[in-house]
Amino acid sequence: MASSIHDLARHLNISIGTVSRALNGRADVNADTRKRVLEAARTLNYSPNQSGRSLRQGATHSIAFMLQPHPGDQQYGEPFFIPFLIGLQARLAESGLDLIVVMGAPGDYQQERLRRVVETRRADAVLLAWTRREDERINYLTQVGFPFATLGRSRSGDKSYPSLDLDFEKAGADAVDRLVARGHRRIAAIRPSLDLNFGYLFLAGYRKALRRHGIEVDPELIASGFINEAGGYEVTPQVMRSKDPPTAIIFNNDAMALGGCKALAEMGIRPGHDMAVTVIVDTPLCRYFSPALTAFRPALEPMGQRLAEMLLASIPAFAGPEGPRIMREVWPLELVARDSD
Amino acid sequence: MASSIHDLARHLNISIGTVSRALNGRADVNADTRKRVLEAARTLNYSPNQSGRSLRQGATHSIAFMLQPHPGDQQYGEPFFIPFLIGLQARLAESGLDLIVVMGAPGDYQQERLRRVVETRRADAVLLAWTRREDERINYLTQVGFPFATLGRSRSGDKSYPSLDLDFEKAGADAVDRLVARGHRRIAAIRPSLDLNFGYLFLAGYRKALRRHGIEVDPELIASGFINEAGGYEVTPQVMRSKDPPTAIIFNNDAMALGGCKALAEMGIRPGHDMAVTVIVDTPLCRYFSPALTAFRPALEPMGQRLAEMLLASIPAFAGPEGPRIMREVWPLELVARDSD
DNA sequence: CGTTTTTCCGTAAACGTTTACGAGAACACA
DNA sequence: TGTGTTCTCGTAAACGTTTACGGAAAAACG
Repeated sequence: MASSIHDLARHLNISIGTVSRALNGRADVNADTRKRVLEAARTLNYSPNQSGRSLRQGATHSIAFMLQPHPGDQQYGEPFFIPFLIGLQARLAESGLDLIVVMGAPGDYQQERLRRVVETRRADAVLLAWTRREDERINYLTQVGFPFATLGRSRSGDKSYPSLDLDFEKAGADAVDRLVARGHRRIAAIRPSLDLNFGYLFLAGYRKALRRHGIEVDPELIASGFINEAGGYEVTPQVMRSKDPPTAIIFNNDAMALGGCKALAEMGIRPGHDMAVTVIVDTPLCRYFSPALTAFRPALEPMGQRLAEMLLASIPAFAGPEGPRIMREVWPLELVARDSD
Repeated sequence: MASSIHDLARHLNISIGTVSRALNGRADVNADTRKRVLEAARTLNYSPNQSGRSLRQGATHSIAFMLQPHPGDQQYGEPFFIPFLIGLQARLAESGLDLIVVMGAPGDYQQERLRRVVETRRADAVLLAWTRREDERINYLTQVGFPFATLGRSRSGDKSYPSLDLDFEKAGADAVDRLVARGHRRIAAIRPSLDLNFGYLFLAGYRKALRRHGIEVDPELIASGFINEAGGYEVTPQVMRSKDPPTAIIFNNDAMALGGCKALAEMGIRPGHDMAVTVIVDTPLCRYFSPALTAFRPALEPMGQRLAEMLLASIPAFAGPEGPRIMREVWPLELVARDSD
């Protein structure tokens, strides 16, 4: 059905070697022959078989993004990634790479899936998200020497692989600064219970800023729960039971914030009136919720493009001859003031 | 680095043919040898090279999902697909297939991308979404004989390929029925301006139900705009300028509904009080908007699984020996009554 | 014990590329 | 004319599988 390089060769009465060289722009082929080959390729509707070239070159021309839904998080966590994926894919396409999205069942932490991708050499590199403080996936990949990059960083701060992260620490501090400036002193923080690193970073910034303002960090105002709506709903009442309840809450996640607001509503507490609410990572849900939630917004699409570049540079077959590779970048989160604080 | 079938053969002192047969569960291999091979594969950490087997078998063991963002729709259209993708991927993984998500830039209708996937044989089949009434992609794929399935259907009602769609016609009618039962007679309909087929189906159901209730279809109450928030915002005032303005609006899309509600708010019209608002396809945004929007909800994850099955059956290399293949399914949308009507 | 069947395995080709190697022809230069 | 260089191309191996084919050994059967 589909035409191969042999068809081209037969049609032009030349050898397949020459055809391949002509197609790949090598120097040792006559300008006229090249023209004829290119033309024949067009008329015969030829495109190279990926499996063939992958096998020969040992490169699949694709990268795998491990998308890992959290339990009960089928609707909320992933939209975050869409603009990111758009940027990522755009940059990869420029270099002729495809994006394979490997998506597991929610709650499946897919160490196994990752192994499969690596061992069957389905992709030339993988991209990890939801990085944890101690991330077994990172250990595995470094150990077997498979190229990868991460969206987020692990605890170690290892610079042996490219990573791009958001400055959750600064966002946490900025959120506190803003609330303090607006007169709040009792500020709660609610973050995911998993050892997702952004939760730690956020909390570190929160603590630091509080101390800077001479406000003591009250453990009763810090709570963690599942990183979904149910988690926020369940854990928000905890901080409200403090002897001296908060007048402001910073949520580390939009879904948790929505659950938290539901819990507040049931207590007759109105965000934006009786309680200041801030969310660290903005999503469309923050914008459309009522009241619209003040949140910190990442530049997702540019991040996707940037990480694609960093990833490309880490694959031997595609790495350009550039100088030192940038291994870590931390991007800012921009405050979007709305009605909830 | 990675171990090949040759390594196994050498290690066990048998031929690669036997190793392959043992691994693939063929009958003509001694039970004992098979055990040894399997064990060696485990200890040597062997997994088959995908490029190799793809090349030999002429099957890539992956399917491509063409995700096609609409202009200005980077945040709203795609989350719709996430639960669908989870279901799709789960079923594909069962059969050992990977999911390749091919995502273009917003507004890029990617006929070209599709050709590339097909011609380089990157996938064994493709899955199309956002089907249009006259869909060039469908024509192309049928013409070249490449296996595919669609989420949605085109005008022709062609049964030569598997398709799974939602019953937008019934949902449109149900929405009208409900509004009429609640006393409305002036009901507007707002749908996308593109020739996306679900827009037509919705409108057909809307019209049919209106006539059934003896209500004349007023063209002034029907408008179409870009399938995003801006489109809804722009086009909603049109129907409000009618001599006899509507008391209810049915939006074909969540993003358009959100834009429409914004426009209504600026006119001092409150959904749920001064205007009944219904949305055909429910998303988390409908739920969290204030007032929460009454909407029709699809069973996305099961749909993903089902379409994976239909797709698998259409690939020669994976089709089981089952009987007649189901080529078209239309699934219901379930009403979720909330506060906006 | 001879013949047929079954069981098991090795051999080698094939999938579609890319590329190292070498060779013939043309050309330049003395 | 002889030697060296440059252009251009064909040959063949290699990537890692799967599988058709055939053959040797073992088993079954008379």
